[in-house]
Amino acid sequence: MSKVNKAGLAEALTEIGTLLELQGENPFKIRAYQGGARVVEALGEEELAQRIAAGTLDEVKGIGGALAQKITELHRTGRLGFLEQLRVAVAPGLVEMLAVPGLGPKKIRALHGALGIDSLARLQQAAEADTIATLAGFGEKSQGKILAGIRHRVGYGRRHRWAEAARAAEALLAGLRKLPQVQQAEACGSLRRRLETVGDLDFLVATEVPEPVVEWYVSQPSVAEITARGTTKASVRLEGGLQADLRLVPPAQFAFALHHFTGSKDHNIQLRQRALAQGHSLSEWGLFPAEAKHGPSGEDGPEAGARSVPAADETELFCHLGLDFIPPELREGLGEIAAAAAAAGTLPRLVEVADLRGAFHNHTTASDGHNTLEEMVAAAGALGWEYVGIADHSKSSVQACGLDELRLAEQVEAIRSLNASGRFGTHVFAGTECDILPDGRLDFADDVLAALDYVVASVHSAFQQDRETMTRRILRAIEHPHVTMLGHLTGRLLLEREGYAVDLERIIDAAIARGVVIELNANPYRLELDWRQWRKAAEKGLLCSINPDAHRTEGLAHVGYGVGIARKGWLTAEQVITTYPLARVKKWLAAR
DNA sequence: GCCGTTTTCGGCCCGACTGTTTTCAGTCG
Repeated sequence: MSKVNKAGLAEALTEIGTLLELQGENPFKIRAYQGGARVVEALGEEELAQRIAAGTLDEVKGIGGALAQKITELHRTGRLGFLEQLRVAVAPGLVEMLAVPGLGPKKIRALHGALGIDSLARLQQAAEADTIATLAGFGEKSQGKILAGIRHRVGYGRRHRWAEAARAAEALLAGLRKLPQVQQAEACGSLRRRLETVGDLDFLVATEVPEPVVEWYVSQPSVAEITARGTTKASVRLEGGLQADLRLVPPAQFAFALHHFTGSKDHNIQLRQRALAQGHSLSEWGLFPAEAKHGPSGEDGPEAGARSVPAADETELFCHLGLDFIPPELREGLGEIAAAAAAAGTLPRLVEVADLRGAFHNHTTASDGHNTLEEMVAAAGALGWEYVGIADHSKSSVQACGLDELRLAEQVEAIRSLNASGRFGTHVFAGTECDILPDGRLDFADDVLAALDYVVASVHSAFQQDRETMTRRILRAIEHPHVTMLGHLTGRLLLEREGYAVDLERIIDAAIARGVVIELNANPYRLELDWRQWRKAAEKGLLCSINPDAHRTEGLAHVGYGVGIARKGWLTAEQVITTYPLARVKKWLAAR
């Protein structure tokens, strides 16, 4: 049993990178640590442990001898001397100063060196006392920005759940598209990549006349503050703290800029390296012969006369580099470029909302839902679903008005007669979201569960159990003959609550062995199992059920959020049982 | 610190904006 898990190792490498930055170290060394952290995160917990044990960690691209040694030391002993020395050498207040917009490692070092500022509190005092403006390289404006940054840092630093960011983006994007000067407009960044949380919004516009577009953008009522404004870029802070950048490019550049600002950073770096290897330089400006970058003028950037290879859209851009189109959700620098190489041709056809035929795990007024059985079924029919599963809470979830055996039997009876009545074209499956009790037993006896079409087993209590106890608890539920799938596996609530400690790999392997499905809970607060787990798990044979965990009719459409995460997890329709037609799902359930 | 059909040294993705400078450094994405 290791002392520090994968997340802890990655965190330590990131911290080293940050501390080295504040020490003014070589930027490439810093990048090596940051890159190493991402590589560690992308490895499986099991593979990581095996490589550490076997001493083959340095065979992984991005991890060399120095990082391998440090990872190994931390993993084996729970401590890392190098990091501990760095923590002593760098005042802890400097790290939190990085969160102030406009302050980076260099300026923080200058403030520390010249004025002895080593905390946010001292920084604020110095700014209020007007001493920062006197420092070389600083002025009135930077001092004012620092003060504003400290005051707003709580709201500024926050990330936002994808669904909320998407709502904020929708209105601005629709407005941009209506402007007569705008030929194309898209939201890029982590929103387009469907990351579960979004730090800021990035809009891209194709236009020949940027000025009026910028003018419209910065004067929107939702804009609280304008932080930058030029002819190719404007940055604003929206009410609520979300930063929203707008970039404006000529139409011919749109595809390149769209790709660039969609990212991720890792993906872009890798794609540029591929371009360079093919003799091209790729940027948001276009794709140029590599030598055109430094012409006789000696100026950086593409020469005025240099012509980019044209690309009408991203598909053409990828094609120039010998690649199939890579969906934005996959652009995380986790092997998508190799898979898209024409020779490989191994990019999956990702699942789409239109593939979905139904969903399990939905609630009604019988437990803590807000709509009746009939209303939920009608809403499912309106979405075009062939079937919908009802899985209300079980009796131990008293706080959620869980059903006891009697009420469950009544609900099953109601569902059977609803199906028989032919009132709805949507078939209803009778299930339960059955509590996994603290000792791993289920909340209902076998004969009760046997009368249902399916069982979602979920943890709703004793979250504080240690990792081993929690893992055994869920493993015991998986062994239960009537369990069809596991609900919200770690119980996380995005930006609110970490998931409970659990050995995901053991659970995934056991689920595969027993033919138990794991839910992709599409509730915008949950979005788990996390997308980083799905690709490997599905390759090993795990099946997914995209479930909205709907508590009202509108909640059924949350499956769209789940599809975004499933796509990030490289899932195809075949790996998602809720894409199966009704007949196939019935057969599949009966065979279990 | 990492890496290698430009290989074991000398590179490392690339550009815009701001504020401060008077040609650029720092920050950000």
